[in-house]
Amino acid sequence: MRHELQKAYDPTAIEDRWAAYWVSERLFHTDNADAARANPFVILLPPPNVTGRLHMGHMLNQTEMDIITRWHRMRGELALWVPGTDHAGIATQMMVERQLEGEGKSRQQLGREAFVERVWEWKRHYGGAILDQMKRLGASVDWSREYFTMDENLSRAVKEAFVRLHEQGLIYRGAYIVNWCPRCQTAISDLEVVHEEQKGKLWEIRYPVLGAHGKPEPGQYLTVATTRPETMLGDVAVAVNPDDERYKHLHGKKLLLPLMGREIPVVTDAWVSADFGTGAVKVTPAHDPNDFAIGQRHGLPSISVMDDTAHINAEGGKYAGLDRYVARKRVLEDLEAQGLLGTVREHTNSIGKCDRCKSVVEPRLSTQWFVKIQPLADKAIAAVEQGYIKFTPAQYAKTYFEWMRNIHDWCISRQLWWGHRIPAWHCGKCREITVARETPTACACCGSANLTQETDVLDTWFSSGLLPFTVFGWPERTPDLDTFYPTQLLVTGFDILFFWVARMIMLGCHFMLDVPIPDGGERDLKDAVPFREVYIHALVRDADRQKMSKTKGNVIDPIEIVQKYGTDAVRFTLASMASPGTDIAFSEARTEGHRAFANKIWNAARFIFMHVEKAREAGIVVELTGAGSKELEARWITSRLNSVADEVNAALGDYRFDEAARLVYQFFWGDFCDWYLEIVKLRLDFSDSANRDSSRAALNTLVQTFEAALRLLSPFMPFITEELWHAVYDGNAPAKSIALTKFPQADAAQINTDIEAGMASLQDLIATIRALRKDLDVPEREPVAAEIQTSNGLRQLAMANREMVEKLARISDFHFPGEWRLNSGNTRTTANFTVGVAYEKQIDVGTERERLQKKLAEYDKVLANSGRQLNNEAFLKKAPEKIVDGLKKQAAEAAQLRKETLDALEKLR
RNA sequence: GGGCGGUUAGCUCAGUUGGUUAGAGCGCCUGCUUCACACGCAGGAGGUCACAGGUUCGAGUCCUGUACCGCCCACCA
Repeated sequence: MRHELQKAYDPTAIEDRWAAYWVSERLFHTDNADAARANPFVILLPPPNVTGRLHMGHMLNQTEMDIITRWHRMRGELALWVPGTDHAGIATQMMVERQLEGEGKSRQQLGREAFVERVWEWKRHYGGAILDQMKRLGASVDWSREYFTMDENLSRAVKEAFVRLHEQGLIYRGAYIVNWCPRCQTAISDLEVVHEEQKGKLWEIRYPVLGAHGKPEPGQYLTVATTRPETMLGDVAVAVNPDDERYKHLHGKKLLLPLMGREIPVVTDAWVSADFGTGAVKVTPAHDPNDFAIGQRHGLPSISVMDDTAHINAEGGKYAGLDRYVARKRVLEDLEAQGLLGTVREHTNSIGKCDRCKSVVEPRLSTQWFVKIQPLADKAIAAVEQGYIKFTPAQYAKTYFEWMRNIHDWCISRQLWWGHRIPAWHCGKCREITVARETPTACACCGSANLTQETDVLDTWFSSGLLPFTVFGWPERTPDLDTFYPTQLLVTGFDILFFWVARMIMLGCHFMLDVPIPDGGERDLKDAVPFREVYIHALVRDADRQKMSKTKGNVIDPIEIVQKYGTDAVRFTLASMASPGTDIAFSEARTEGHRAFANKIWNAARFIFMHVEKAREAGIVVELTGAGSKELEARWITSRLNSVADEVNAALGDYRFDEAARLVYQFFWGDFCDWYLEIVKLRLDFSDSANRDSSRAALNTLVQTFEAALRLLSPFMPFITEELWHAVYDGNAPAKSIALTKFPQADAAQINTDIEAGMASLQDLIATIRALRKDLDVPEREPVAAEIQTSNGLRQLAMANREMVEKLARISDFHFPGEWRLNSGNTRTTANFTVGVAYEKQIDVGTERERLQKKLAEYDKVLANSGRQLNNEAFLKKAPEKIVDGLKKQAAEAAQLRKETLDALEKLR
């Protein structure tokens, strides 16, 4: 054993070393040949953006995955955790664009090819940062499998997936209304639009009604209401509800579109609500999804009046070239001038903003690529309905169904340069499109060689949605794919439930259904799912429950906090606060507490090593497999260890990280340190040759229990446990790492409830004497004699463990007098015993009376409560026997205590 | 407009299928440099479980409603 531990634990002294060791020793590397063992545990890291820096959310996510993965590994399963990063289309492109801006350049000036090369260069320089941070935190991942979503093989798989979906008729291209970000100059999916309530205005505009000869009828107007007046430049009709009596006379009439002078029809459509606004809606099919639908129903043309940057285009007449909001102002001014502007009302509506850059998104007619999602969603719904994928907390299944059942086709094309380019080629001759795995030489339709590749790239989530199988070699049927798919678990935040989790389920169920299972048989939905369980965790907020964000400046950098408190302490804090369903308010105070916990473990080790050394000097060598002690405290701590191991295993099985953390914390600090270590000090006298065997046995149990406790703690606190575990073996450890040893499993034969109950009684006795001493103001170091009245059982137990009671209760001696000899003011009574100490200073009568009266009130309350129930026929008849008996016992005890307390009060007079 | 979650000690949170006197950490108060640890030890104070009804022998736990907080989804101009 290494004995020269520093007095206070300093995490920085050991963590870097072990983090590097775990990587360099390739301890967590896995190959599929090892996986002959059944049920490998496989988990995929949600790939962080390659541009990212680690934040507390990542750390929570990784802590949970690491605890679970280490736990499975220590249970003897083959555990594989696959790391990687995501190319993160928009985010990365934005970052490099910003860098270029700093140099006074734009990506357009660079050109596509050079720009993409520039992004690669950036990635090569900085792309590893976030995974390096992860290495520092000790994540037990298989680094040999690290992937990047734009890697050669993954890109090929993406292409294959696209082509197959296209062949299956599940990908189509067409002009529809999409969400357009004028800053990013690309289409984005519905999910990438965040809605915000905003106070705006609802403007009423009068459209002149045209008479039979195409001339405005004097004084005749149809008034529409709109929140986006500038889009009127693209109006092609005004719609009213067919049943709206106010407008029946206008059915079939034409209107004159103000400012543009265009003739547009009045159409009737049931979608229009007579209650809202004026009951008349201007129809702009190119700039609003509802209007687009109306346009389709009525065979109306679509007129786009804005360009990619949300400036008015040539279709907007004299407003051409104006920014959309400038145009809005002009349009309103001009309408006003012409007397066509009606009432203006305050109106709150929700506007969509780009998730990335927060620009106001413009719904806009645009030609894009879409996935026909319903067939994929159907399978994804079935997989969860049939229990092939289990959500924890189960609540999230509802959210998932809700979204999946109302899903819209997925716009997967992006007008970006950084990403997987869509494998489609446009024919310059016949205008048809050829979709192919390899660059085609001729148009599939007309054979022309005049082909140009589609410039759009795919939504980032398209490629990440394929990861659970592409990381294992799909579309090839590789041994890895056979062995490791489906993965077991996905751990992630709810914020990407739809973005990523739902897409993986859809794409996994779709593509993997076609891949035979290892024995060559047909795969069913149960084994096509990308993972069998999803654990969804909370958001990490700051101590004031605010969302961490750069703009608020309340972001806690995990690496900084880790350097301050140690990785283990931060991990333990996150785990202990990770109760399902609630966000985590990250608290430094709590982290401080867990740093203290690490220090506690460290010092327990110092204590143990010190005694091991003393023993060695006396010629006693500790045996990690040797016979242990038969003393009460030894049997008790062994029993506790096994009970706790059982509970911890159960808690982790339910992903109750908080519960598991609490259990190991209380076991180690409460049971092991506060009680067992204090008691065992009595047994470690190696100078007395008469006690050699019992001292050796006590030492064996001590070291064995500590070693087991380290294994129990290891998934939560891998660094300190690794350090101390190696120290226990003093360089002769039976494995390269504690992570490769066994997690403690409960041995039922070692759990002894009698021992645990007996020990609990003694603890109660000791604590009561301590409290009594305190009340009597007995100086800490002054031993006093005690008298105890109690049952035979506890009496014998106390006699048998006389030394223990005397030491821990700080009493010189105790006996069980037939007759009470002490002044009654110096006693204290509990359900199991009355104890008194011989000390001349009397309890302060006033304080004691107050305390006793409080107790009395407590007993009265119990008596009243139990009495009410015990006198109730219905209760006696219906309640289970166990409850009734318990209540009776409790009532009897309370009555006895009440009587004794009354006596004591009497004597105080 | 739909849907979901929360409200328990000063703070942050647990509380398993309803069952005997509701727990933890931090903070607070008191005493202790006890030879592993002051990042410690020992003792203690502190809660009518948001509110109002209901079901039940029995409710922090189940049901209904109310208030407040938070989140998600949504094509009403």
